[in-house]
Amino acid sequence: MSYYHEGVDENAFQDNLLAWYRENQRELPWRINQDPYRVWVSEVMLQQTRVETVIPYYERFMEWFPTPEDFAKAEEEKVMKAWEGLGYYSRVRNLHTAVKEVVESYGGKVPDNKKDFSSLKGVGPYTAGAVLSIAYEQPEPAVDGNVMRVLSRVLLVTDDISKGKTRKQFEEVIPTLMGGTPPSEFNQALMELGALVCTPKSPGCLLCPVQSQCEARKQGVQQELPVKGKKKAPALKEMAAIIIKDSKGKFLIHQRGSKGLLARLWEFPNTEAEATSSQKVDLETFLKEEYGVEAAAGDSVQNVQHVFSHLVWDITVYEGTLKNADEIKGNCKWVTMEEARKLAFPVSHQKILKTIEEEEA
DNA sequence: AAGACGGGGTG
DNA sequence: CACCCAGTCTT
Repeated sequence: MSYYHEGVDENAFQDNLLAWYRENQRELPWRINQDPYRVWVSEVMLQQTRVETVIPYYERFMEWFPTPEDFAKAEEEKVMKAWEGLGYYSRVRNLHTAVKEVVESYGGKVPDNKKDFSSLKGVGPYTAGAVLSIAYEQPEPAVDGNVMRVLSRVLLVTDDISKGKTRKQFEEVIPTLMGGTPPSEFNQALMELGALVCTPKSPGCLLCPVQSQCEARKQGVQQELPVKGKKKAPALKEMAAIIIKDSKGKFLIHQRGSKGLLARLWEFPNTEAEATSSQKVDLETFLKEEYGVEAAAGDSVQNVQHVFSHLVWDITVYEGTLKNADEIKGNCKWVTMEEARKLAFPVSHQKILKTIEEEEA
């Protein structure tokens, strides 16, 4: 790694950073204490997710599941509902598995050593370092995107931060930079600086407490850092979905499998089908073969465009007429709107749910 | 080492 | 529209 570590005055860096953090840190619900469970939940929610988005989810999660024991015994439906709309749903399935293990194998106490804590589902190098430092005051690095951006500028690191190797190099530099400062404050200060001042587009160098320790600032290249490889464009998937109601006004929904995209979430029956081909016939064949449901696809009533990080769904939604569902199979069920509201749907299918709700109103 | 895995906010 | 966000797991 090419960095100018020897060029940075560590004592001045620590003093300036911590003084700034003590004055400028935000009041956040997971900062009211250092309870390891609360810190852990916040760190998982915050993965790839903005603070403002997380706050309401976090508050509700802590109302529903105040302790590891409460969460461990929760039903899967409620666990998924707690995460509905947050994305990256494997986070909550892994967290549930991990907290159950904490209750069963560690007496409900979150492990305070790296080996045990890191072995839990969904706990990677960042989360391990964050919880051990923030909740247990251990001098572990917690290197996230904010920290890499700040340090790539302060230390003038030009390596690609999307590479795993680069993150490890930053982790090796942290102990020296952290020195004898309180680990919880130091790590959070670095992240807070990245979130509030040392931002991606136009960093607020004039307001920055460590601008005189920043190599990129000295050379005027802060805008060019960090270096990050480009992502490829998401692939397009054309889908057809259908709304089918039975004689009692209940509609048919399906639960996705336990692996892959949107695992364990509920959805309207749908299949990949190019809009140029006959989507209606594809849908009818799919329903009969996969769910044992005979129905006729009628007019299209809605079009849903949904963008994921790696693909785009273009869903044409049809209205269906039920003919026969005596031999229903697959993970399907008929639900009322009230029942559906207790289940977790991906945002793309919440849009379809909304259409039905408006029709019924 | 690269790709899968969500959703929303920003310039 | 492109990029980013308190990353981890699988292949």
